[in-house]
Amino acid sequence: MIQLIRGFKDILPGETELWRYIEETSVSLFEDFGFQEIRVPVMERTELFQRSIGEETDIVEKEMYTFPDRKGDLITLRPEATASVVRSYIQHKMYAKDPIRKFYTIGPMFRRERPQKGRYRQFYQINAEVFGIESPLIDVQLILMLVTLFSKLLVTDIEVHMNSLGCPKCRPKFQEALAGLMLSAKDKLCKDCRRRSEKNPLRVLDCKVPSCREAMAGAPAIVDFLCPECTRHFETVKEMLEKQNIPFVIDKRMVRGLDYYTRTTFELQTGLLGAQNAVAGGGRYDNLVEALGGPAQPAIGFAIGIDRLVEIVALNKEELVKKPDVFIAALGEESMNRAFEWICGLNLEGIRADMDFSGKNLKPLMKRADKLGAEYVLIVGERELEEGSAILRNMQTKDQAVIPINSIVKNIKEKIR
RNA sequence: GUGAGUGUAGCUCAGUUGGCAGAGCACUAGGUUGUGGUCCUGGGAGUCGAGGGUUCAAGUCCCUUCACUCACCCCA
Repeated sequence: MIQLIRGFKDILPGETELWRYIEETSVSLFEDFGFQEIRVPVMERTELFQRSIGEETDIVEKEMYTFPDRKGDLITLRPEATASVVRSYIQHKMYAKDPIRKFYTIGPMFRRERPQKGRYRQFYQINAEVFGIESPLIDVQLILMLVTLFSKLLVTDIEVHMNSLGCPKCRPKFQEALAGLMLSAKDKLCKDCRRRSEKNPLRVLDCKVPSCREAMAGAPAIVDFLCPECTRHFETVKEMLEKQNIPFVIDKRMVRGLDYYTRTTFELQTGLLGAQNAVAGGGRYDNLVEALGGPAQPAIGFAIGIDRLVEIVALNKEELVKKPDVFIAALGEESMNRAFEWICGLNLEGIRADMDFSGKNLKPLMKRADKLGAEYVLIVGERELEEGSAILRNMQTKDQAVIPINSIVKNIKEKIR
């Protein structure tokens, strides 16, 4: 038997209903907030991700599906969506007509990690990205949109974590202070952190090895090194979040795994998913558009992990599988032929009608109707055909009514709606 | 990449010191010849993850390998 690739999965009937419910709820909310859909490819030139996410990140270093195509060009299955959206914004010179753009996009991402609860090699994200707005108010609006979505989906066990990573102006001073501390505590750091301390010092703050946490316990927080502009930006974000009654916690240690983030970063965390507690995350990336060859335009965005969100929503969501309105239990060949015409007519009228095609007796037909969860069963056999009537049974109340066979589609439609 | 646990029927799982491959649910047929959910009786269903080894004999012991799960790591 050929099995699917490790870390990949089929999303089966019975599950897809919930996926679509979440996607449709998101899309409709995002459009209320003025976002438009954009669709970008699942593959890009490898260079795009190296330059945006950062060479020293785990994603680029060891998680990307990168391979040469038949001509030898290095291409990568996207590990995230933002880089492509930015590329598209630049490539189509969207900033020329209107630099202010709000996009959302839904699709699969690929990272070759060891699979775990809430972590797959192909996973799905809903992204929202805003270009051209520097105001902290847009940060707040984005978080408000995210929190609203979660509350619409009845997800309550969620915490908003906030941090600010500053800008190229304030970051050097912070890194200097950090470097001093790391130098003096060098022998306490794990080997990963020793490497990180040189290449990507911010990541050391995020290490979970106890000895590193201890060594870095007195580490300066980047929020204490912010330049006046970044401070004002972050203060406004916090004030406005409070005004909007959005509870949040400041997480000075939160460093995102992608290098392009600046200023505001945030993460939605839950305790319901085991070790993978981040259901959504995002932040500003004010320098990325320019870094990828576009004009200097500020930007901010977030990504929601749909797989993880599905798991949480499934915990308290009732069945979404659609059940037949009516099941026709037809006995004998002639009845089945008539029944077939009827279900086709009913389907065209928007009624969920079904039947059995194998010529079973009434009892197994009733069993099948019950299994499908049909609200009504229409019983028709030779006897009924002769009398020009059929029996419509309400499966819950067990009431049975005799209805005439001519214009039965119309009759059923009236009865059950 | 590292560690731990688990692979037996469609599903959930038993399987003793190595000795005929099992149960419940589901499916199916009947009890009730035209009425579902409960009950009773029968039936079908398996490469015991795969490959190799030890043995008269392996689901059981040994080796290899694959997959799944969880954790580390990282992130959504």
